[in-house]
Amino acid sequence: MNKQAASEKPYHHGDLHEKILCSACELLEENTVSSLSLRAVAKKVGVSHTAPYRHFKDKESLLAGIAAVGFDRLSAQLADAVAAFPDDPATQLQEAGHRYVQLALECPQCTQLMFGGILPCDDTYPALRASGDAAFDGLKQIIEDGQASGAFKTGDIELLALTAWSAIHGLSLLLVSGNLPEILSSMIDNRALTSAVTTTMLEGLKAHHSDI
Amino acid sequence: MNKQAASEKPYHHGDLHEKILCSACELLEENTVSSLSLRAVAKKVGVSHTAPYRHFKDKESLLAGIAAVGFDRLSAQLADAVAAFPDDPATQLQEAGHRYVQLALECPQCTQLMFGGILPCDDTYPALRASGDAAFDGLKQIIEDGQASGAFKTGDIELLALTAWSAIHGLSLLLVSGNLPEILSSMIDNRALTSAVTTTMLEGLKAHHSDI
DNA sequence: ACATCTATGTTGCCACTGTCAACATAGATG
DNA sequence: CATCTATGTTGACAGTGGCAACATAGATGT
Repeated sequence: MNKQAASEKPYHHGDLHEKILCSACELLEENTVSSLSLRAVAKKVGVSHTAPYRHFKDKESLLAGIAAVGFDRLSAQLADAVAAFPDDPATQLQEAGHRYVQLALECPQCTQLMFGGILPCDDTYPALRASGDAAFDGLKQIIEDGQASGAFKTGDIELLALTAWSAIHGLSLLLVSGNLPEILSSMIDNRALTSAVTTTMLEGLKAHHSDI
Repeated sequence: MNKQAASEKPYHHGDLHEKILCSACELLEENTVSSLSLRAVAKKVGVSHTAPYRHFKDKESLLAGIAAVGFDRLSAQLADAVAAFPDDPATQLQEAGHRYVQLALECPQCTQLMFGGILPCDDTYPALRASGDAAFDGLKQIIEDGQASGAFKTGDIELLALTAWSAIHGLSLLLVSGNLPEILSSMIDNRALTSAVTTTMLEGLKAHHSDI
């Protein structure tokens, strides 16, 4: 039988590629991304410290695999947000923001890995690039629908999507990195913070029919 | 004579504390923040590999010092933006956004260090904490002035400041980390991107006197 | 069935890192 | 002049990523 093209089941071990990726994800969130060691992953899986090199060229390559999974999860969250409020782009966008922030808070280290400039975003890791672009495309789609239905103001879709993304992304990273001043990080719960940001941001995105 | 309380001039070397910090800043931008090594800094300054330990408890402690400098630079930029457009909070905010992004692009690795969750943001490094809070205070002041003059909508100052900060911060980190899709990162120059984001964000912040 | 090949996993090693302990020195203090 | 303390050096340690050499087991060809 031909070996399965995509799934690449390894021979000796059950599915080392998958197990390594999985264990690495778990270990990642137990500490900082910079403190994640290939050797610790190998030990956790129960293989020698160089076994991962048969499945990942590099430590960086393993990290890229984790990050790609993260982007896929993000895309899925965006899709869910859209599905939850059909034909209501404004609410879709707000819900997407909530899920973006929530996901970031659930796996902060993975978020740092995805957006912390640790990995090259060029074509070094095509799968990573593809997953990242797919997530942005999901966001763009919301904007596009909103423009089509007249809910959002007209203008370059990429730029409007960037604006929405920036606001939510900025909030997420500020929360994850802990850079918010005490007043904000202690006083209010995160959902309220997110609502505040997305609401004001939506205000700027909406089509204002009244002349100012 | 009493030794100078704050400046802490070292004895043997000219001013090792300062020289280490300075050289570390330079080396930082030559590579990734995670690839910055204490030993490389020591070698660049021309001292033994443990000399830095007489001036910084840790590697982390040195990084905290660099980050604090970064926050101070950020505060200065905000202050300049305010000074450049007196009595015009909206333009102040836009200018502050430009400077925020520009600074991030000039020293991307320092930005990652400041906001990448590498350093603890609790009271481990009071100077760092103070510098960070000062920067946020500068931003808050702009919002406060804008509310007072009726340019911005009313509401919790902290939350409005957070919104503005999030948008600009998100854009900066997306630029620095290279996570923007090709269309955006190649097609347009960064100043245009920043303008697009700040303009829409300002739209949401402004006081709309017309009922929608 | 047998030999061979290739994908997988292991052992041992290397340079490098952060950090500690022991030692050295020089300027300040008595 | 003796001593103290702040500063700087040397040498060691464990941990890291990664390479080379070796081992093995399933697949393949005859």
